[in-house]
Amino acid sequence: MKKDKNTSVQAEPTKSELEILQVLWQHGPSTVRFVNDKLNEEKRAVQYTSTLKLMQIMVEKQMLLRDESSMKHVYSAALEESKTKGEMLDRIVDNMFGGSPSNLVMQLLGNSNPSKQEIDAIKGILKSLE
Amino acid sequence: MKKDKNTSVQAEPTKSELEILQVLWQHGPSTVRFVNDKLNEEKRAVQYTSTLKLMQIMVEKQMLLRDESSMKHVYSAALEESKTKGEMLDRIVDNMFGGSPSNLVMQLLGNSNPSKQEIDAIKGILKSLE
DNA sequence: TTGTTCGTACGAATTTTTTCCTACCTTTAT
DNA sequence: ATAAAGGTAGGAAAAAATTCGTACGAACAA
Repeated sequence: MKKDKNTSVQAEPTKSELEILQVLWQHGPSTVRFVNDKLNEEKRAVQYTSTLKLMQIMVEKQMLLRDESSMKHVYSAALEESKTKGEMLDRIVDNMFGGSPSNLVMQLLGNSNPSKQEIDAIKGILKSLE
Repeated sequence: MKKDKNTSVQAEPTKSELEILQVLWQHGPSTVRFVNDKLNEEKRAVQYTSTLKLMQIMVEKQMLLRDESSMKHVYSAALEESKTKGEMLDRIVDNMFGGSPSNLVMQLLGNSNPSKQEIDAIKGILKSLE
């Protein structure tokens, strides 16, 4: 039996899909050409049609929206950056840190030793939560 | 041209590999039977030989160590939990949060609203870093 | 007009990850 | 002794993710 791919449920973006999302979040709605150039500049060599194909698939998955009104289709991320990243972090917390965000933070701060600025920035975040 | 798989470089664990690592970190050196049972209890249905195969592959990748002295081989994680998770978090910070740990923390705390206890725990971590 | 460039669509190949069947050996219970 | 249960090894299939070739239409420059 075939698996029902989708019906509007947000699947975890794959690594490559995430790269594309990052470009769109950072630069806003873009053409395939633009995204592909950015990937090649910032990430790795990849053919235009590969990027095109993946972005088309992402439209099918409703991960991206596509404006077809002009010949050069314009793509944009269907979900906002913070929502997607928040969900990804939640999964990570659940899967790797026993559901406890502070465990993640402990690992994060214990491992890489963060600069004074980083520490102060985090303190600021905490203050704003009180 | 074939890609050179490995030569001792630690590759990113896949999702399934991570599940196995978690069991080994949590329970210490274990047999395939034990790991497979835990996966079925805590995660999802999976055949014994599937788990076996994956753990064998992980030995090849040097992700796991195997004690073959008794018939029931005993497997253990080759890297400690904190090291592996630290590396994974570093990658996440680089790929998704522009290299800034505090950006991750901001996303983490802004999104899920953490309990007072969580917040205090994190404050404690920060204090210990001063 | 004509050819070069740039776009999309589509099929398919490739690579990576995951799953499991089959064979066969050892241990254990009857 | 023999069957049943439980172990490893290995090949292969299946599924998921990634890559790209080819076809073909539209835009544009010569």
